[in-house]
Amino acid sequence: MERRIALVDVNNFYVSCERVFRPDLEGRPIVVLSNNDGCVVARSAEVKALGVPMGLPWFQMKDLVREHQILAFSSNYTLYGDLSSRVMAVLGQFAPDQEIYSIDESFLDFTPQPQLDLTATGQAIRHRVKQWVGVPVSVGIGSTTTLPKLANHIAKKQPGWNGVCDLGTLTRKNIDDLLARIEVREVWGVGRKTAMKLAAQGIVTVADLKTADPRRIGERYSVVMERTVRELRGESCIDLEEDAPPRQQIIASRSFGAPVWTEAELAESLRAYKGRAAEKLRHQHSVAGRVGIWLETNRHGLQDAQYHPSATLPLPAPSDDTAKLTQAAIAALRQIYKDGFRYTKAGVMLLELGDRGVEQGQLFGEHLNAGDPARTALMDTLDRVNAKWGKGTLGISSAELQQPRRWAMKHGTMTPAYTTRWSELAIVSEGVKAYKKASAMT
DNA sequence: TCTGGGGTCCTAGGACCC
DNA sequence: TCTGGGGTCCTAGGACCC
Repeated sequence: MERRIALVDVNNFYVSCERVFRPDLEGRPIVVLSNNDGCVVARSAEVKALGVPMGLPWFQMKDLVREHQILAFSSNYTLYGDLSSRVMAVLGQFAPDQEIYSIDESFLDFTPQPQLDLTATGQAIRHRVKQWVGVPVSVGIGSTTTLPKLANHIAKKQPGWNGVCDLGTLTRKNIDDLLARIEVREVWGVGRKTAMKLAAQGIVTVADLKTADPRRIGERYSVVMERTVRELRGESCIDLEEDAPPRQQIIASRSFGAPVWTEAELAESLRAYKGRAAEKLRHQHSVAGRVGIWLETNRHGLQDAQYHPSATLPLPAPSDDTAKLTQAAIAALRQIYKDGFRYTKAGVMLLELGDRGVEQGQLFGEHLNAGDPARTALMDTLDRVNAKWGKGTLGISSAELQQPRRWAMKHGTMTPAYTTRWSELAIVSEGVKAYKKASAMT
């Protein structure tokens, strides 16, 4: 039976989230910035029209900002995460099977409902998400996992589709004509490097790639690319995953707000990052067998002496205890830290993740903290407090409370946690005030 | 100076995604 | 002066073994 897969995604997701509580921003050029207000991670249509590329460093667009009165917002992941779950919940009402693919994208599987008019359903989805959550979405439909991504692209970029494109309603020739007008770079799995290699081979449009020999492509590129070509031809190779498998690794890293020189400050940042990573670990009920850390100097400033060390250490026994994980991270830092470098970023990794409760017992030495109810209760309290009062409220080590935290992240223009804190709930009459304040910040 | 072949496992790095 | 963060998968190459 022919599959019928829809891909729904939110247009300019972070920008659209900011607009939900600031309708005065509709039609104005706005961007959302990465952590540390470093570079552009989301652009409104007005900003895209100005030719601002994704990832442009914020300081490089100051002239453009002045000239076009572009408004900028620090990223507010609490808000985006909350609106994302609301969108996903609404989408889940429309189809029996759903794969949440990213913070702003979801696949819906309509294969079990072959009679359903999917163009009409797509419009119903758009209407309901806009009305219930307040953000605009686009819908693409096709017979494999790769095709709805392209259909979605068509729905967004080519006029006349009104935000919904179902390839299932088109003739083969129709589809091929559409694909001949899309650059191969738009295909899921074709990145910058592969696109360049393909271009050298004369494969420029999606239609070119579709007509290439999958086996040859597989030999020259990879098995992944071969599957992609087959999917373009309508042969289903990539399944949807309804139950997200637990993560195989957990990372927490940050660029520093200001460069850091000392081991003590690096250790302090690693403690904070490890606390966050361990929280994620406990959230998915896993334990880690190995801990890794890395340091970075400024890769962009080549006048700086460069040093990018990393180290990983095994734990005596798999654990989810912040204190034990942190201890290993600090030991790893001791191994690689060198004096005299201007460090700009650090990160921690949790590796060799396993299910809590099924790991091998240790014959000698330490047992897992899961056997220690007091320890487990402490970790649980830690997670609850931080969930309620904000990240970093409660930590394992007093070192986290040292001041000033020069390494701490910059976020100059963050909007309130409108939906997750009573104290920051939007107040209608305050809208004008907020508007003026944000305008002044550019 | 000459210097096998095949298999497995692990790691680092690349490419990609959002 | 100021350039994000968190993931996955695949491949090549080295170490090691027989």
